[in-house]
Amino acid sequence: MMVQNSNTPHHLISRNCGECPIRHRAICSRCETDELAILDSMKTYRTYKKDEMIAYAGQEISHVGTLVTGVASLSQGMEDGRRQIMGILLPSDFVGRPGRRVSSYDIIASSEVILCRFDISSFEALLAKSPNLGPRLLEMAMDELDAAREWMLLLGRKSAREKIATLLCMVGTKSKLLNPTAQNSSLAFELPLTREMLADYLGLTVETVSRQITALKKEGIILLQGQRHISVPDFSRLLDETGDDYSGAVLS
Amino acid sequence: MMVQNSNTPHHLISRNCGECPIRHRAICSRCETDELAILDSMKTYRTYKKDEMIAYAGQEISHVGTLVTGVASLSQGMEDGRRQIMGILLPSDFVGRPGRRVSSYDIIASSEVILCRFDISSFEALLAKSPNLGPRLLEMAMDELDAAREWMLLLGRKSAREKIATLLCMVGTKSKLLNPTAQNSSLAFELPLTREMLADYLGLTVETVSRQITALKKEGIILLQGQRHISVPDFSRLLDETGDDYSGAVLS
DNA sequence: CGATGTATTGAGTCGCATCAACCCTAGTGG
DNA sequence: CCACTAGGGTTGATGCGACTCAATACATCG
Repeated sequence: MMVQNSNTPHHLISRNCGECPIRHRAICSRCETDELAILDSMKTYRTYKKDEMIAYAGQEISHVGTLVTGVASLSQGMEDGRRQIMGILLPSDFVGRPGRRVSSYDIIASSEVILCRFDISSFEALLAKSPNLGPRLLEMAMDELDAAREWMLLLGRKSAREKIATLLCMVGTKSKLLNPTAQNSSLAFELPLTREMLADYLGLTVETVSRQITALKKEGIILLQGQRHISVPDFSRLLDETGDDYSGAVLS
Repeated sequence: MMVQNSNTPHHLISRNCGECPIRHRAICSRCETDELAILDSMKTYRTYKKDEMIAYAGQEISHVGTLVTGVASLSQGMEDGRRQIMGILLPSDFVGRPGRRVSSYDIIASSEVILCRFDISSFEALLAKSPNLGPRLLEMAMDELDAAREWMLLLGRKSAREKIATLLCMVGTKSKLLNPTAQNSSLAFELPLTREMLADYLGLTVETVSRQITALKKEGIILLQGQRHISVPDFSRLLDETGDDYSGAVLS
């Protein structure tokens, strides 16, 4: 109810949900026009600068929402400085957990980030009534759960080299899905993470990350230009280094 | 519709949902009597022997359901034998993922297990209509997601000793919640896992697990009688070994 | 009582962390 | 315009923690 969106203060972005670039992948992907109008009236955009904290582990949060642009990370730290990244948030990913007011982890903007936010109480109320929001949220949560568990295998059982290779495969595959530049079996992409983030994501140190990457380079499995742009001449060689069993791989 | 439960073949258990021991914690915890009747008519019980496979990674599954008694593990293996346990399933935990017909991991009964099963298509259909099932499933999925992410910190960043201490704290705390034998700050419990399972859960080898446990024993932080029963004279000393920051601990 | 699986203990090795130096690039201010 | 600085990245030397391999104890069961 209440589509009183005519005059909301929008210092940053004024965007109609119908024109939203991530409309079809986010939490709202299954909402019809009427529900979309409600969401539209509830949402506020907020921008976070690079390295700004979006949420602190153990602290109250007032909003949930969808990441529209940029990259953020979920992580948790120990007092002595050790840190583990539990997940990377990309555009269309959902931030926050309905039903819990306290964030379980630190959420940090890795780049400038725009969040499409909803007051948590209002969102919970809508969630209880909407037939489209809940199922989509469940689906997204289960996808994240699968991803988290796959990462547990990597963290617990893979060697440093396998960890790096696995990450490069994942990022490469995803980038190929987005920009299908039809070159066969080879591909190239940007790695939008610092060595420190890589290390915290993979459960390694920056030094080890650096060494493994140069090792892969020396063996010709990957090529670097600059230190972020990576190209892979033969993807199957990289796959061989992941330790995974890709007998029935699902790739074009 | 269709409460034709009068004469179903039930070789193993014939139980009314209303008398189910895990009724209030499982997926069905919020269902009213009418929905419960539907579930009742859909369910079939099945028993799995210790070490029997409940599902294989990458294989089709025909049912989802709730674990009623026993313990099972979610795990994934690599060809060379390395294995990582991603989760432990206890009574009331949900098995399987609506919306996906292929299991992402191996599910193995660690003890004799009784599963309350639903045909996956029927369950999905009910899920789409029921107002109580979806939200509960979402809640349980998000709890699992939190648990998985907490475990990622352990796997990626903790030392062997910290891993062992953390696990003992978790099991101890949980057992104290179930059997509140009001002895102060000390507690005792059974560890229902072999050293191999501990190792696969913690991302270690059996030898390392064994060494760390004996080390904790020699230092008097834990006491063993037999090799499964563990008692902890001073819980805070064990907590100190976890590496976690329990400044604001939530314990009696 | 052997037999088989589970747990402990020891010796040796290796992978990754640690500590430390150095390189490279980008940004800043004189 | 260039020297200075700071942060990210690479490389090297060394040490330690966990893995590996192997032997031995313990437990459970037929």
